[in-house]
Amino acid sequence: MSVTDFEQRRNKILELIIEAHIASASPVGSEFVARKLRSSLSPATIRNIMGELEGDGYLSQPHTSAGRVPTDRGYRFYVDSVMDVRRISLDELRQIELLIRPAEVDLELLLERASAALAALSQQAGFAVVPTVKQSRVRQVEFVPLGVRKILCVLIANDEMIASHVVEIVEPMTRDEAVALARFINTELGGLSCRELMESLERRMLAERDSFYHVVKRSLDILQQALSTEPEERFVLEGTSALVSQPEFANDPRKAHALLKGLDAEEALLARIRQDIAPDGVRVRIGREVQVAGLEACSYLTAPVAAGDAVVGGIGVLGPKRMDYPRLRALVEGVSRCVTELLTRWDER
Amino acid sequence: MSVTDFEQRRNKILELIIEAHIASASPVGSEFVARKLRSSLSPATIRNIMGELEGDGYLSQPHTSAGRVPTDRGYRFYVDSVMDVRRISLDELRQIELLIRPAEVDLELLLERASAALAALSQQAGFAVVPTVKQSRVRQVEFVPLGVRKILCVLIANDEMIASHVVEIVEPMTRDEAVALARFINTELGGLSCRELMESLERRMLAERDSFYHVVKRSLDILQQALSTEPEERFVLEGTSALVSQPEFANDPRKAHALLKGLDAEEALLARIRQDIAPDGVRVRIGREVQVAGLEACSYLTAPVAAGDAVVGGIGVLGPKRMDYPRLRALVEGVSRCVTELLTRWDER
DNA sequence: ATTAGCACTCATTAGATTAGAGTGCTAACA
DNA sequence: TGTTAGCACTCTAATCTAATGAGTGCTAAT
Repeated sequence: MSVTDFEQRRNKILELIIEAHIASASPVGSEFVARKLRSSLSPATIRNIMGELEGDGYLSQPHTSAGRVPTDRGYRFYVDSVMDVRRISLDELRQIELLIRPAEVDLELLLERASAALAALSQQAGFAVVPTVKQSRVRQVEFVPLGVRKILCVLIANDEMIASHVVEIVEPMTRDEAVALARFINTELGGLSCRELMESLERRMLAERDSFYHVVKRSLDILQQALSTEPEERFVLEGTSALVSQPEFANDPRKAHALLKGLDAEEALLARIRQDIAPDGVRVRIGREVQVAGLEACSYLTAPVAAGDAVVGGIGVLGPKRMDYPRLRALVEGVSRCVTELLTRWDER
Repeated sequence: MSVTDFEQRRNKILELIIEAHIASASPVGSEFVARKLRSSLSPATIRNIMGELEGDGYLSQPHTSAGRVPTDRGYRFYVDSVMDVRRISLDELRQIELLIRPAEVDLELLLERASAALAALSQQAGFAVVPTVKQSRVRQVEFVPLGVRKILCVLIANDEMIASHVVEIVEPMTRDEAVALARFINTELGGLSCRELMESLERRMLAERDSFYHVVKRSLDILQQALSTEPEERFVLEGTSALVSQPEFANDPRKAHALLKGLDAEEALLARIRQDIAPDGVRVRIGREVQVAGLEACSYLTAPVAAGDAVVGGIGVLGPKRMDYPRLRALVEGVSRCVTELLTRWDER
């Protein structure tokens, strides 16, 4: 037998063990693997191989007389090298479109629905990172006077992403002045993000003299106030109850409690997930890799959501380490593609 | 001893038992009550009274050799007739204002913060029922053209409640037309709620002839589209993890699971809570009174949130039946007053 | 009306026993 | 040299038993 033959056999056994553990939530023994292998190898041989796999850190034993359980490293190897990459079924894709489609008028709603769909189809938690105007290119700015000293500042990034905030102004402003001011800002936009726009205005303000200085300053003041309450991005997390109901948590109150604490601190999770949202497709974080206190027993998958070429946000699934990686990978990838397609098509109009 | 003396004694004992149970989460025995009563009565006498209380349905025994636990009826009697009504402490009030104040520019954000504050201070779940423009009086309508066939419809109920939706229109519209149309709708508003406005427009549409018919129809179409994706109201629920960590759930996976299922169906809970939001202050629903599947082991308190005289929404706390009613009653009442004051003051400007 | 005394109930806990799942090792075998 | 049957060993999980003790309800005395 050649070296690669041995390796293949090892991997096959690792795969079987991991998949059996994912299905059963309990340790897997040599006998079970032998049966699955249709007796091409005896339990004793399999025990030897399982011993090796444990030695190399892919498996571990909860206790002497138990079967084996995958380690984080085992899962990682499985995800990277062993499991087969599937595509989402057309049937599921259709279901997703049905859930998501009606919400395509509003990006936030769309991603909320997407995360709800992920939660529903995965029976675990679904999440989405939703961009806001604050970090996007603004296409149009409008001012609507509400009274003498109040105007509504409407920031339009694109048709699905709009923010409006009431701004109090010191000097009264007529309707015409408001229109003129908005027109000025609109000429300044030129494909800049909010942040860049503000910086550009600040520079101009320092450079300009006389009466025009006031126009720029006024614009800047209003924008600053309007954006002050707008968050950088929103994080949506749904279906956490399904997560807590998974056997690893339901059977162990302490683990459940740790999980809930971890989920409560959404910022920490968001910060971690943000690092994984990249144009290169689905990413997987397993167990300790998650690096969020309380979520050591969990894994998550993320995928980017793009409009055209620009990644604008992300979606994903959070579950126990013992999750169905092939299925969920396909699911997350499918939802990501589906949403991206919707956004891109919308963008092109 | 007169009849009322006996009654007072009974109530005192019921009070002691309920408060002890709230504090300890376990059944309360006669000995404990006797000690609390500073030996003015012997445990045997107390047992007799406890027997009466059980006979009348205020207490029950988990099993023969356990102490007593309050029934729903017991809690109800306690809440209605026994417990003393406190006021929130100035210290807590200050804390709440600190948490809520920065969000007063936006009603939704304000109530979100309020529910978060309730969750934090109660160590249980806090919730809020947030009104939207759809069920409110609209003060001003504005149309912002986004392109030839798209306009942004901005509905302003008041400075804290604004909704904007992109609407696709069949016939192109110039900027001037948009302004004129908005002006027309604004003259029609006159203190009507969205729903009433639509109905009034529909009536006018049927009555009008000729060119003006189109103006009305067009307005109606746009408003209908704009409002189609707007929900009637929003429901915010925070701090559910603290709720699941309460001993009654943490020690019993089945109960925890039922609770999580119940919380997942937010609509059912919202529908129930809506019935309790009335101008007459704090209301309490206990155990089975909640009438939401899965939440039989919970109670909630609600209080209205008003702007001036009009109730616009509500806030409250959801926890185990075994909750500190006097404290939470004061808390919910305090937050309700605090928010209502903010809104009213804002409204008066 | 109150209470001391007491028998009784029953959940909880600890300890002991057992069953069995799964292992690692050894020695035999292909 | 890789594979495998056999077997002793380990440790969990389940089941049982007994002891503990918290709390009750009843009775009879005050």
